[in-house]
Amino acid sequence: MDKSALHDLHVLVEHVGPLRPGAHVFREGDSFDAIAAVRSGTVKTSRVDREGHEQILGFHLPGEIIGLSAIDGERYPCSAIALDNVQLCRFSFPKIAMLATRLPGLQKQLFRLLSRDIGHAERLSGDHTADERIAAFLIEMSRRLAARGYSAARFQLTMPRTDIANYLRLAPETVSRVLRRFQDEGRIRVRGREVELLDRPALETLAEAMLRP
Amino acid sequence: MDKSALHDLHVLVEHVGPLRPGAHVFREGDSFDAIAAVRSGTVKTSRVDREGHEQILGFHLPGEIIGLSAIDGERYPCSAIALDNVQLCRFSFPKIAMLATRLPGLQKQLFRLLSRDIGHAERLSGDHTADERIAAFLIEMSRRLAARGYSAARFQLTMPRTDIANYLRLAPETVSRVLRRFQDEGRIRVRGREVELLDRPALETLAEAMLRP
DNA sequence: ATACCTGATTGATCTGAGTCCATGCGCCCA
DNA sequence: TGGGCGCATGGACTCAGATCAATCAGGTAT
Repeated sequence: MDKSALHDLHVLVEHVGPLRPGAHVFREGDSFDAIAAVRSGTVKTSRVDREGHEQILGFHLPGEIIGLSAIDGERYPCSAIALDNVQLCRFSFPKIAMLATRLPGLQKQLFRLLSRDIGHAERLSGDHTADERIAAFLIEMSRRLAARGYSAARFQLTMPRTDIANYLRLAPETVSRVLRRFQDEGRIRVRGREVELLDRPALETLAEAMLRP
Repeated sequence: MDKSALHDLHVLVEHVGPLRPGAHVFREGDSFDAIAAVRSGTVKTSRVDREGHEQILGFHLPGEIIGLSAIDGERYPCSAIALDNVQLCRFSFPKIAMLATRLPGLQKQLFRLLSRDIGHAERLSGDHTADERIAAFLIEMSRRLAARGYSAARFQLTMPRTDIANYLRLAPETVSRVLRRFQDEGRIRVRGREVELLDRPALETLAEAMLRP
């Protein structure tokens, strides 16, 4: 992107935070006006169904964009909640869309981000075993963290087990048991929220069924 | 949209078809160059996993757009296959994206379509009972058909039971059994591929959990 | 220190839906 | 007009994962 483009983008950015764990970035039903890029920390997006059960849709690491699924419709279809200390950049959507008409590169990037999220959402919809889901979760976290410069083999899960379970559509007990078994089988090492991947190839193989697209 | 916009759009449209049942609109892995709007008939999109099992991602009725999930990446992540006689309009994506920089209304529409697909893909990912899934499927078909001017209460399923089952991540037998029970309970009437919704409110209630967003 | 609370783990039991198999029903084509 | 093939239905059994019910950390306030 050229100089003036970066300048334009810089002008419409609004820095937000730091947010405390549990703080809302936006709430389900809020009127939609902006997307946001995570700068530091982790954000979860979730919806509350009719019976009051939370449904976690995703976890968002630094560098990732939240709020895209709200473009269609006046309101955010989900809430975004900080899992730890979070800082982010807020972009007015009307403004960034307008800018995108002048910057084909930016438009293309937005299309790609949206398209990528479709593929991502489709992943969880397959019918996969608990082992596959958890292996895929670990591998995906590892890849995304590695892409941000963190260690791919050893990292910290910033969310509680219940959130992982909810996100993967499993019972917390199942997550616990599978992680335990993976450890007994020498594939990983877990200590609370700290995870180390010991047999990446084995995990990749399991995860393949889910992650492939 | 203004006159010249429509003209520009008209120029880059390419009419395709009629396609026979089973014919491919595009194949998983084909290099991505165009999106398409269904003009008549039904198209299913599906992926084949490592073990060779088909995974159906969606059914697309007249007026709906296919190929959006391919924007991110060089290739289509799924195949699109005609279920009956299908006609469609093909739009070169580079061209329509370029046009969108000149037509903010078109850009906005594309953003909305992409965003909507994210929400749609998220639906199937929830953990729902077979009853909820099938009720949601029937209600959603009814709504989409009604939006195209067809009857909301009585319609033809254009896909075999196996495809419905695959799409909903259920066994074909389960689909069969649930449809049978819904009929016994007086909620629907089924004769082969013909369906009539008799107790819409009951189905809506069941479907709510899935469809709500 | 000690009590307490929240989240994680573990074990025992239950169940919805998958699997396997047999049968039924159209529908097409020879 | 009858045989065959794909799709649909129904019954019996099985199993992965949910649910129920105790513990078990590991922090935090007292």
